[in-house]
Formats: sequence, structure tokens, C-alpha cells
Amino acid sequence: MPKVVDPDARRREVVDALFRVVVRDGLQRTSLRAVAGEAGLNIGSLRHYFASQQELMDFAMQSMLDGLTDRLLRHVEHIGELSRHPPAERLRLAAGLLAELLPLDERRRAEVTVFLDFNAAARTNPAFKDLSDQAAAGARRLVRRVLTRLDESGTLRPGRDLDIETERLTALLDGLGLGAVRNPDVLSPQMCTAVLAAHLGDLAGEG
Amino acid sequence: MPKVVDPDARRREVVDALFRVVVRDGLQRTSLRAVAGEAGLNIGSLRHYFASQQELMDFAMQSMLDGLTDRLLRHVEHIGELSRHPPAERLRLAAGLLAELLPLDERRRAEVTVFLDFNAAARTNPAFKDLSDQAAAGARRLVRRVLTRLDESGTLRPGRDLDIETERLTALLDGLGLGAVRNPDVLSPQMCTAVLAAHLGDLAGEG
DNA sequence: CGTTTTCTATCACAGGCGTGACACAAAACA
DNA sequence: TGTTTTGTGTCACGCCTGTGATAGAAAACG
Repeated sequence: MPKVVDPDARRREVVDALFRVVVRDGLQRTSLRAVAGEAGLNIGSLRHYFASQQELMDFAMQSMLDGLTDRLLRHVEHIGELSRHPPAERLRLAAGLLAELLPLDERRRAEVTVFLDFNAAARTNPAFKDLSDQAAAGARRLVRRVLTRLDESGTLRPGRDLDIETERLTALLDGLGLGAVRNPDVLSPQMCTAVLAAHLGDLAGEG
Repeated sequence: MPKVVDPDARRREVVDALFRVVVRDGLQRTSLRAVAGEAGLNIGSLRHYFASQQELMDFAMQSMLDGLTDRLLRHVEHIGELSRHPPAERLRLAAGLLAELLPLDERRRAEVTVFLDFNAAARTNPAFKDLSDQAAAGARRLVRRVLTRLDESGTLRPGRDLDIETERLTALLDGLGLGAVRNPDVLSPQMCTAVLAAHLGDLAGEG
């Protein structure tokens, strides 16, 4: 017998509504009333599930990061040991994994969009700083891990400075996300993947 | 005999105050009252020089872009014809020019910070869209121009796709700016220049 | 000088915000 | 059943926002 209301499901619905509002109107205009309206709830009800605005924001941001982390872990697991793949495939696999961070479809586009707004707010809103820093560190770790695996499997041109290359690839991904969200017509998904492939190809020293 | 008040100077002072508020508190918290307070003016006075908030924002954004454009033009002029420099110098000159877009000192840091906030707002605020698009197009044009010059002077490894390389370098610069503003400790000015140098070196096909 | 424009300063208004308080319905429980 | 917990809806308060209106001082002008 299903409960009449499932609190966890409700919270997820509210977070989904919040994401839609942030994507559509921006974080600045994402008020409790707007989220409640989008979720089809009364503001009083919403406040029963989230005691304060800050609690809602934290939960939403954390939910997004958790979802992304799960997806990345599943992707990493699906790839398995990199050296068991033919060398020609390795760059493609790495690109596919890193592309989880790029706005290539509606889902990832929404993620990146929300993420950019949260990060912008985190610069001056201490309440978001921890989660934002944690996310940035996670992205950096993932990129470094990918580069390390590629290097260990002999796929990269030797002599690379991994510190620099990590920052370079991380910045490239950030920039592609920013550009693709801002100018989807110029920086299309195809262009994003082409740029990423070109970069990894360069690192491998093809040519 | 100096006028008692110079309207143009006043407007510049107000814009400077606005920049300080945006950098310190974020664009979201940059209200007319906050700017007036920062400039040491009464809000009534401020409104005498800027009829509306939108007018102030537009003027401020345009001022920043004008200043940046001037600086870039002066830098380009200072470099002169690229092929008149020794090949070993060309990458360094290009890096120096592109570094005008990176937050390497307080001035550029403020510029990039304000710019990021404006761009984030432009996504959902139509009033900022034109200037934001114009700025993005300008950056893209500059990058393409630099890459074209390097290519024509034989400094780049032949066979590059300039469309892709323009997007790649533009995204890299955007990402470096974003990262350096967000995590100055990780992405220090030295690291930024190192990453940029590494990228241009790669394009040249050193090694 | 007087007149006119420019500048400064203040008040009030409507609108949106987060949030505390509270009443009431509905479900869960004993 | 009655009691308790959970969920829903509404009100009001204080705060901040941009902006219109307006009065008065200061400077510029003829």
C-alpha cells in the first residue's frame, strides 16, 4: 500500500522544479515562490519539506552533484581497465567520459547551466562555497585521473607535465561548457566533441 | 578654470564604484543604493547621471569593453608585423596579447570577474544579451586573428583546422579565467601563463 | 542682477523577497 | 475510537528594491 505522499519523492520533485526555474529564469530569479509555483505547490507546503531557502539550495546542489558523480562512476566502471582496450580506442573512451561534463544533450545542458549559475553565486555567497569548491576539486581529480591513466597506458606523448595538462584540460572543459551554454549556435555539441577530440589527439601526439 | 563638477568624470567615478561593488558583492547585490554608497553619492545624485538602473549597467559594461578593446588595439599595434619578429619570439608575443584576457593582475582580475557576472546575467536577462554576444564574438575574432597570423607566418604546425582551434583556444581562455577567478590559489597567474604557453607550444608542434 | 539649468537630497509608493506564526485538514498510529 | 504526527494553506511582518515626484541648493548664463 503506497503512502499518500512520499516525502523523498516530493523533495525530488521540488528540486526538479527548482532546476527548471534556474535554467529558465536564472538563479537570481529563483525564489521560493517561483519554485513552489513551478512545482504546483503552495509555498507553505514547500516550506514543510525545506525549512529555509538555504536548505533547499544546498539540497538541490548536492542532488545534482550526487547524480553527476553516480553517472561518472558508472561510466568509469563501464570502461574498466583502460589497457585492455586497443590503443586506438582509448582516446575515444576518455573523450566519452569527459564529455559527461559537457552540455551535449538537454540533460547535461541543464546540469551545466545550473552549475554555472551556482558557481557564479558561490563567489560571493559563502553558503555555496563549500559545495562549489568540492565540485571544482572533483572535476580536477577526474581530469587528472583520466590523464594519468592515458599516460600510464602509453597513450600520451611522453614528457608531459601532468600538473599543467590537468589545468589545461579542466579549463578547456569549463570553457566549452560556458561557451556552449552561452552560444549554442556557435559552439554546438558537434563542435564541442570535435574540440575535445582534437585536444586529446594533440596530447597523444598524433601527426 | 575647472568646472565644479565634470559630468563625464562623475559617470566614470560611478562606474568605478559599480565595478568595486560587483567584484566585492556580486552583480546580484549590486543595487543602485549600494553603488551610490560606494561612490559616496546620494542615490538622488546618482539618478541624475543615470536615469535608470539599466542605463547604468549598459554604460558600465560598455565602458569595460571599450577599455579592454583599447588595450588590445594598443597591444596589437605595439607588436606590429608578426613576421618581423624572430620565430622564437612569436609564440611569446601571441601569449602576451591573449593574456590580456586572463586575470593575471588586479586590474584584469576585476575585469574578468565583472565580465563573468555580466555574462551569467545575460543568459536570462535580455537587456545584457547584445553586449554579451558582442563581447564573445570579439574574443573569438581576436583568437582567430592571432591563430591566423601565427599560421601565415609559418609558426604553427601545418594542417590545423582553424575553426576548431579557434574554439579550442577561446574555450581554454574562458576556462582559465573562470578557474582563476574561482580558485586563485590553484590556478595562479603563473599557472595560467604556463598553461597558455603549453597550449601555444603544442599548436606550434614543438617536440 | 535675475533667470535658467544643473545638481543634490529626501520622501513615498508598489512590488518582491524570506520567514515566523497559526489554523486546519489529513493521514498515521495506538 | 481518540491522539499524534504530518501535510496544507493563509496571513502578516520587516526588509530591500527601482522609481516617480518634488523641493531646495548651487552653478551657469544673459
